[in-house]
Amino acid sequence: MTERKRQNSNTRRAMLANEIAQAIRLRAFRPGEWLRQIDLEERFQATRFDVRSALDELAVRKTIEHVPNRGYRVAEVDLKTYEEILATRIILERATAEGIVARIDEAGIARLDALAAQFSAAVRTGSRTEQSEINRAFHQFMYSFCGNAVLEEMIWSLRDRGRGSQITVWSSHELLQKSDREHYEMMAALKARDAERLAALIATHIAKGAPVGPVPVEPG
Amino acid sequence: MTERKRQNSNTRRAMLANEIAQAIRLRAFRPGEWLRQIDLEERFQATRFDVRSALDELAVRKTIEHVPNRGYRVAEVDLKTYEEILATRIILERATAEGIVARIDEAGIARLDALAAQFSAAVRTGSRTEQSEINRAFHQFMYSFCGNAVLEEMIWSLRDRGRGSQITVWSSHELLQKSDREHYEMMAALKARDAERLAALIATHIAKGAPVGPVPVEPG
DNA sequence: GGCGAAATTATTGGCGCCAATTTTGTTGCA
DNA sequence: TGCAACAAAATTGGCGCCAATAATTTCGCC
Repeated sequence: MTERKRQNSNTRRAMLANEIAQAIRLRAFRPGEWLRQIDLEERFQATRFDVRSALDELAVRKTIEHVPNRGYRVAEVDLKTYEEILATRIILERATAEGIVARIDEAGIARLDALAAQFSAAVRTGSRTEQSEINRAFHQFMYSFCGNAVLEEMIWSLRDRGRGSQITVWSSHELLQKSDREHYEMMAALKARDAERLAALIATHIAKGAPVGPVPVEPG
Repeated sequence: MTERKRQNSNTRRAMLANEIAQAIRLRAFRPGEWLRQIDLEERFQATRFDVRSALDELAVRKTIEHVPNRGYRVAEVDLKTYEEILATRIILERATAEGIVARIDEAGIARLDALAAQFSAAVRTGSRTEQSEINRAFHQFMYSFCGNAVLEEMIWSLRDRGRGSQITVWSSHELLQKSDREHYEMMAALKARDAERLAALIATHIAKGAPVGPVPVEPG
C-alpha cells in the first residue's frame, strides 16, 4: 500500500481546523493575533484552499474572527462575553452531574482517578500545556458519561470560545492547586453517587477557576 | 448613488446562509432533502461560490449535512439526538427565567402580551408558517431579556438543529392550543415576577410541545 | 420482459490565477 | 526632523474552469 487513499477535502478541512484550534488552545497563537494564510500553509503543509476552508470553519465556530480584506485573527473575548460564557458553562456543566452519577461505572471511576492523579503530577512538574491538556482530558472523560452528546458538544464549543479571553486561567499556582484538589472532591462526590454535590463542585470549579470579579449567579 | 457599494463576501455568505436556514425552518426543504447547488444559485440569485460557502457554514452549524461527492442535504435528526436536543434546550431555556424576570420592563411585557395575542390569532386563522414565525418571535423577544447573549445564541442554534427531526411539531391542533395557553401562563408568571414558575412552564412548554415518548428528566 | 453492463449525463469539488485591498517603505517638502 | 503623498510589496479574496464522482439512461444479452 504505497499509495494511500486520498482523503476528501471534508476530512482534511476538519482536521486542519482542529489542528489550528488546538494550536490556539495551547496559546501558540494568542488572542488578537493575526493568522496569516501563507504561514499556516507552511506550518501545516496544506494548500491555501484548505487553509481558507479551515479558517472559515473556525470563524463560524467563533474561535477566530474574520475581518474582510484583513484576514483572520484569534477572537478576543471581551469581559462581558467571557462572563456570559462562564455563566452558560456553569448551567451546562452542572447539568451533566445527574447523568454522570447515574451512568459511570467502576472502570470509568478508576480511569478518572488516574487522570486526576496525572493532573496532580502535571501541577508539580508538568508544563502549562500538559496541565491544560490533562485537565481537558479529565473533564472530557467525565462528561462523556453524561449520556447527552449534544450537551457535550455545547460544552466544548463554549470552552474553546472562552480561550480567546485575555484573562489568564490559573493565573497563580495556588489556583492550579485548588483545581487539583477540586478534582478529588468531585471524585468523592462521584463515588458517593451524590449528583447534587457534584453539580455544586463543578459550578465552583468553573467560577473560581477563573479570577474574574463577581461571578454570575447560577440558577438553582 | 447609482452604484451601490458592493458587499463583501462575508456578508453575502452569511445572508445567504440565513436565507437558506429560514427556508429550511419553513420546511421549503424537508429533512433528508438534497440541496442542489444549481437550484440554490437560481433560487437565491447567487454565484456558485457563494452557495458553496453558505452550505459549508450551515454544515458547520449542523443545520445541514455534507456527504462527499453527493452534496448537502437537510440534516435528519434521529430520535436519540432529538431527545438530547430537547433535554439540552430545557436546561438552557429554563436558565433564562431568572434573568428575564429580573430585567424585563413594562414595555417589554406589553410587547410580549401583544405577541402572545398575535399567536392566538395565528392559531385560529394563520398558516403553519405564520404560527411558527410568531411563536419564534415570542420566545426570541422573551429570551432577549435574559441578559446573556451567549446563552441566547446556544438556544437558537439548538432550536434550529431540532428542525431537522421528522417529528412534526404541533402535530395536532390541540397541542397548538396548548402552546397558546402556556404563553399566557408564562406571561402571568412573568408579571408575578415568579422566576421558578416561569422556568417550570418553559420546561413543560418544550417537553410537551413535541409529542415524543418519555420526556427526558430535567435537572433540578 | 427482466437484468446487468456500459455509455451518457448531471453534479459536485479541488484549486490556482489574478484583481482588489491593505500594509510597508520611500521620497520630497516645509 | 516631522509629515504627507506617493510607490512598492505583501496579503487577501472572488471566482471560473474542468477533473472526479455519482446518477441515469441506453443497450444488449439471456
